[in-house]
Amino acid sequence: MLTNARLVFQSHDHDRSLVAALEQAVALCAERGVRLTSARKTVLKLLWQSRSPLGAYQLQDQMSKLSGKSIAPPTVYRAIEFLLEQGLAHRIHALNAFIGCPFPNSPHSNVFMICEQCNNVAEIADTKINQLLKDRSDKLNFTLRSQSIELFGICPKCCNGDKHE
Amino acid sequence: MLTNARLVFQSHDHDRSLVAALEQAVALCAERGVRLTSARKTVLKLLWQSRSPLGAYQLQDQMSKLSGKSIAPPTVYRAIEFLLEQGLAHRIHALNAFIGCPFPNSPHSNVFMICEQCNNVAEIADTKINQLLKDRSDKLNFTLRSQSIELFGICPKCCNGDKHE
DNA sequence: AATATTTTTGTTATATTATAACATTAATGT
DNA sequence: ACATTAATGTTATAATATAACAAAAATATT
Repeated sequence: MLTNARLVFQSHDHDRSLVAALEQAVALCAERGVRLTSARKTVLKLLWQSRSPLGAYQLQDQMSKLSGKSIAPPTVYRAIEFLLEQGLAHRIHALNAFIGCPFPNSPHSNVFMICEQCNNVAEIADTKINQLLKDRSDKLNFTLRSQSIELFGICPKCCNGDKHE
Repeated sequence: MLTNARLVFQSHDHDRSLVAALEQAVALCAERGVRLTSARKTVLKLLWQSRSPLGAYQLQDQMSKLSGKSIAPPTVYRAIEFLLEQGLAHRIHALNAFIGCPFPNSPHSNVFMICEQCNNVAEIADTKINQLLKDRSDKLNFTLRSQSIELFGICPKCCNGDKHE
């Protein structure tokens, strides 16, 4: 199981992950011959800086502040669209919000654990989950193409008050 | 595994399922001491009549036509809210749309198989999927409270052109 | 049955999320 | 340098969802 849960749900060196994520994104885009333009990079950076998913209009606000001029929604949505296409970000459907992908180059399953208290989101890439869902789909002759798995609950950090560990 | 997939992804006596579903809803609401009012019942009926999920404004249109007067969004959203609370309907987040629940009184997992071609949606209630997700959550000290699992693909009915079975 | 209370619905307005359409600018290829 | 493609800017608007308060209906209480 590949996950960033321990990272997300604990305090960690966020700036370092950010830098690493951006470097990886730059490399990936170069490899693929697609352009990680300034607007796209900014959105990715903002998504990474935030531990919790950001909505398009939150991104818009932050971009406007950063650039000093007002940014219109299409600009934001286009950047998001690009990042989603490249697997650099994910959409959390239940929140209408977006988050940077922690492992953009490994094939994975879009399983998200969303803390209802702090709104932090961790991602899991788990072969077993994928297999099971594939198995169930096969059994019903359903040709699985993509999936969105969103788990809601309380993360270990927010549980600390109740639990001893 | 409990599912309505074979039903949904095949032609079947839809009116009969509808009647049965409504009877069950009436019984459940009576049991729980909550009121399945006319507006709520209409929305449930419309959701059941449609094999594919309906958006709030589609429901609004149909309700307006049925009643002969114009229905405002809050009326629709309130009815939906009630049905969701009672587990009589589900929200498909990826589509911003709603669908009647085929087994409202059994505890289940909100796993949906959504055909990208005909838009029909089947639901699966599968212990193994639940257990696996619970297991993964436990392993990461994430207290799972609810989940939304949306699988996209092509249903057996729409595959018929390609496949022989 | 009459009144009070709670629940539901109606109504208006508006917030939030997302996209269409077309003009402009920037990057890339020839 | 020019043509072509890709990306961004700009304006308007579509689609989804909720807030706030008034009216009506259902239920409980006397």
